[in-house]
Amino acid sequence: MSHFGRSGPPDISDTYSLLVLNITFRTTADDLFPLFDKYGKVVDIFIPKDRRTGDSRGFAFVRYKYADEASKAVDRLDGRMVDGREITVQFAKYGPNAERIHKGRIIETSPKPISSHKSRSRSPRKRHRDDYRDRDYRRRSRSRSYDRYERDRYRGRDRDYRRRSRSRSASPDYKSRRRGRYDDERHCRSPSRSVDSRSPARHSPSPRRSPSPKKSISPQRSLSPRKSPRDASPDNRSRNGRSASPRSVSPRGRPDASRSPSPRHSNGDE
DNA sequence: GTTGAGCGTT
Repeated sequence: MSHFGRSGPPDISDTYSLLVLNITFRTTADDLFPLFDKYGKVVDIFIPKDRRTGDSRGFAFVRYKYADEASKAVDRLDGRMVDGREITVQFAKYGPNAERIHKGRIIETSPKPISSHKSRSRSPRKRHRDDYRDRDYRRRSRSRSYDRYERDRYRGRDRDYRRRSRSRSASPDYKSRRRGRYDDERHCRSPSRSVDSRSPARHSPSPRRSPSPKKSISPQRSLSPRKSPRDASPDNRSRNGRSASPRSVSPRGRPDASRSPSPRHSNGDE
């Protein structure tokens, strides 16, 4: 359909990339081309697609030949209704042409012309982005959905990387967070755990791995809840007279503490 | 059939 991106990234040396957000998931490059081409010379349009589903991710990159045209497109197309949705057009920041960007501040991709008109395009967008407190809930909501299948295939590394990048800009403590994430990942990939998980998988059932220590108590009351009262605590019943659950009933004592340290005893006995 | 923060490919 779209002749864009048929041979990968063309010549980005003299192009200015615009990031188009909030586009519909069915909007294609061909749909954006006429729109953006009206305001300048569009050399390429790229819409990142999902690796798994191959569907659009909801944003696109439009490359202009000249910065002034790009800025004009930003000013004119930002907030434009496309396919029933208001798109967001802004200069790309983390793209392959980041070499032109200096610490988040665009050098060449952001000439003076837009400096004056930029306010207009940024105002509406900012209001929708920063003022929305539901962002957290929305983000998490989607995160869960993504994790669902990402964990099955990609471990969600790609998404994490991008999310962290954004956080880094706002928070210099990214180091702390990054370390935490790293630690978490490492912990998850712990060899001991991996081996442990795999070992019992084909070697023997897993129900024995974790409940090992608890097993002492579990089988005892689970296997023979009736046998215990009359076999293990005849004295208790005698003392209470008519206790329905001698082991469970403890008015003042601490049966839990007493039973805890002596699970092996019962087990060994049995 | 769905979703809605965000920054990209041969």
